[in-house]
Amino acid sequence: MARHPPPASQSAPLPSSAEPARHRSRSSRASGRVTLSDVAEAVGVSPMTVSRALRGERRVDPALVEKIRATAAQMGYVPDPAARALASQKSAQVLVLVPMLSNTLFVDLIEAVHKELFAAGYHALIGVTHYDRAEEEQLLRTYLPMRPAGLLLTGFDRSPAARALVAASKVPCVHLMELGDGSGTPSVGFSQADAGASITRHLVERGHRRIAFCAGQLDARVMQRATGYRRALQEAGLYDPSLELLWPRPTSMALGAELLDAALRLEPAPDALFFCNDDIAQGALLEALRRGLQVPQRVAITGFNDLPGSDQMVPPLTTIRTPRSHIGTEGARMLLKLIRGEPVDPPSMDLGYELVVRQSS
Amino acid sequence: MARHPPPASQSAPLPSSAEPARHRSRSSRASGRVTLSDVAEAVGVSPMTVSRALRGERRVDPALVEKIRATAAQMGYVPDPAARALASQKSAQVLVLVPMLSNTLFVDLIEAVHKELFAAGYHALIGVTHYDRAEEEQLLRTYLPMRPAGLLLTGFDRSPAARALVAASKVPCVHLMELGDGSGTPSVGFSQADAGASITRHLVERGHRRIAFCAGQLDARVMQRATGYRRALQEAGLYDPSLELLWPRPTSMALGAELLDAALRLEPAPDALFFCNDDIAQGALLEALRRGLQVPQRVAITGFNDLPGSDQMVPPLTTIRTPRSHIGTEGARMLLKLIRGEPVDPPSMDLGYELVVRQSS
DNA sequence: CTGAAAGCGCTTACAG
DNA sequence: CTGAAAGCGCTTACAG
Repeated sequence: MARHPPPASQSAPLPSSAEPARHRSRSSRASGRVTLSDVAEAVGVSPMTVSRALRGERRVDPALVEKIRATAAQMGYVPDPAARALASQKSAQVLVLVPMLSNTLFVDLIEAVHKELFAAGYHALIGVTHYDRAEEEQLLRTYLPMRPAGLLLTGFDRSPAARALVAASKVPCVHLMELGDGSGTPSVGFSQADAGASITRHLVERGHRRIAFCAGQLDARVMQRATGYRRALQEAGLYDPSLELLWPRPTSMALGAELLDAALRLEPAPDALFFCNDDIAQGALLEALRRGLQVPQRVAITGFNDLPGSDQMVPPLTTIRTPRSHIGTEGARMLLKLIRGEPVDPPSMDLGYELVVRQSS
Repeated sequence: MARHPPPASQSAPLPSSAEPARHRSRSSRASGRVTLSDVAEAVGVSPMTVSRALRGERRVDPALVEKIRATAAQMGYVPDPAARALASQKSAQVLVLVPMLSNTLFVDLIEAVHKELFAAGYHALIGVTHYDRAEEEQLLRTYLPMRPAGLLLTGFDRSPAARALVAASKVPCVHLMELGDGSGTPSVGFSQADAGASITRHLVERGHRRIAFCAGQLDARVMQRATGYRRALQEAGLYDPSLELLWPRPTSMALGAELLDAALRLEPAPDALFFCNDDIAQGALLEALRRGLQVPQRVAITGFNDLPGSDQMVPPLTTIRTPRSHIGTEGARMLLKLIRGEPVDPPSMDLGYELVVRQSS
C-alpha cells in the first residue's frame, strides 16, 4: 500500500475556482478519483481522521481539522456518495412522490422541499405517480432499495402494498397536503374538507342557493373538498345531490368548459359553481366569456388552490389559497427532524388556507 | 462463512405480492437485507454466477439462470444500487437539468425523458437551475460525484466552469431544446431562430407592418427567437429596433399584461405583438379583454410553445407548437446510445416545430 | 460456462 | 483525540 510517490500537491498552486480540480496522477486508483486515503496520506493521518474531520464530527483536533479541510479542498476531494451510502447504509437522497407536475401546485411544493433539503445536505429524488396507485407502488419498489434517508409522500391514499413497502423500509416518512387521522402519522397540510366548506359558505353568504360542485380527477383531496361542500350546504339546508358533478377525467381548462356546459344544463340551473381546482375554474370562466354569460351575475364561479393566472382572469377568480410552499418547507423540516431522530411533538401540522375573494363570486 | 443454517426458503410459501418480501433471519447481514451471497448460497452457486444471471449476461447456463431468477424473486432479493455503483463506478441515475418547472414546457420534457429512461432501467434525477448559471454549476458539483450514467442539459448556455465540470466528468451528455453549432455536440431540438422567423413571417403575411417582439426572461432561446424575428422583418423591410421590448424579468401572465401596455404606448403603435412565450401572450390577451381591445382587429397577438390554455383563450392564441415531448423521448434515446457506447450518426437531431394559426392573429 | 480473489471508497465498532 | 480492522454488497479482471 506504500506505492504512492510522496505527496507533491501541497506546494501545487491552488486550482482556479472556475475549473474543476484536476485529478491527481499520484492516486493509486484507476478511476483517477481523489479518495479519502489520498487526502489522509497527504496530511499524514489515517483515513478515519479525515473522514471524521470532513463530516464535522467532534473529537478531532481543531488545528488538524483545519489542515485536513484545506488539503482536501486543494486536492479537489469530493466524497463518493455510493461508498458512503454503502458503508453507512443510508443515502443523502430523499424520495419525494407527487401525483403530477402539470399542476403547478406540486411544482411549488417541490421547489420548497428541494430548497430546504438541499440546504441540509440532502437531495430530492422526485417521482411522479400520475394519480396511479400502481405507479406509486412501482416507484417505491424501485427507489426504496436506494435506502433514501427519508420519504415525502402526497396524502394518505395509497395501496396496501405501498403502505407495507414504506413501513417495512423503516424510512422516516412525512405525508404532505392533508392532515393525518390523528393516529400520530407525521403530516403537514391543512383540512381540505374545511377549506371546501369555507368557500361553499362564502357562496351561501353571497346569497347563492343552488351551488354546484364541479370536479375532475377525483383524487382523495378532491373528494375531501366535496365532503366540506356537502357539510356546508347541509348546514344551510341547501344540499342537493344532483348538483354534484363528479367526473373522473383529468382536469384541464377544456374540461372546465365542458363542466360549465353540463352544470348549466341542470334544471333548475345552479346559480353558483364551485370548481375543485383552479384550472377547471379558469376554463369555465373563459367558456362563460365565450358565451357572453355574466359572471358572477348570471352564475358565480369559484376555484381552489389559487394557481397562476387566477388573478388575471376576467373576472378574477375567487378561490382558496393553499399554502403549498409552506407545506413543502415545513414538511421537509419535519422529515429532517425524524431523520435525525429528534421528536416532532405535534406530528400533524395544520398550516391552514385562505379564502381569496375576487370578482367571480 | 458457513454459519448459515441450511436454506429453508425454497419450500417456504411465496409471499403474497401485496406484501413486501420478508427479510430472512438466515441472512448473515445485520441489515437484514437479502444479498447476492444469500441467493448464491440458496441456489448453491457462486455470487458471481448469480450476479451474471440476474443482469442477463451471456455465458450462463439457461437452466441455471431460470433457477436463480426464481430463487431471487422468492427470497425478495433486490440489488443494492449503492454497492453496484461503487463496484462498477457508475450509477443508474441520469442527471436532468432544466431551468424551471413552472413552465409546463419542461414538465412535458421531463415526463417524456423519465418514461424513456425508466423503461431502460435508468432513473431521472431532476435538477432545476432557475435560469441561474451559478445554480447550475452548484447542481453539477453536487450531482456529478454521484457518477450519473448520463447527463441531459437544457440548451448550450452555461458557465465555462459548468462546461469544464461536464467535460472533466466524461459523463455522456445530450443537450436539449436547441440545435448544436454543428461541431458534433449531441443535441436534440429545433431551430428556435427559424421558429421565431416563421411566426413573424406569418404576421407579415397577414398584412401587419409594425410587429413588436415582447419578451421576458431573456434566456438564450428567447434571444434566438428574437434573432429569427429580426431576420424575418429585415427580409420584409419592416424591421424597427424600437419595436423590441426585451424585459429581463421572469415571465408570468401579469408580465404579459404589462408588456401589452408598454407595447401599446409605442408611437406609432404596433399592429401585432409577438410574445416570446405563451404565458405572457395569454396575459396580454386577458389584458386586451379587460380593455375591450379587439384582437386581432386592433392588434394581433401571437405566442410561442403552445402551452395548456392557449387554445382556450378568447380569442384562441396563434402560436408555435414545440415538440418538447418528442425532444425528451429522442434526447433520452440518444443518451442511452451514448451510454452504451453506440454511435449516434447525426449527433444533432432537428425535430422541427409547427405554426398553429388560431384566431388571435 | 463458472469461480476465487481483489477491490470500489467509504463508515461502523472497537481499541487505546 | 486517533487508528487498525472489518465490512457494506456488489463487479471487474483474471483463471480455468
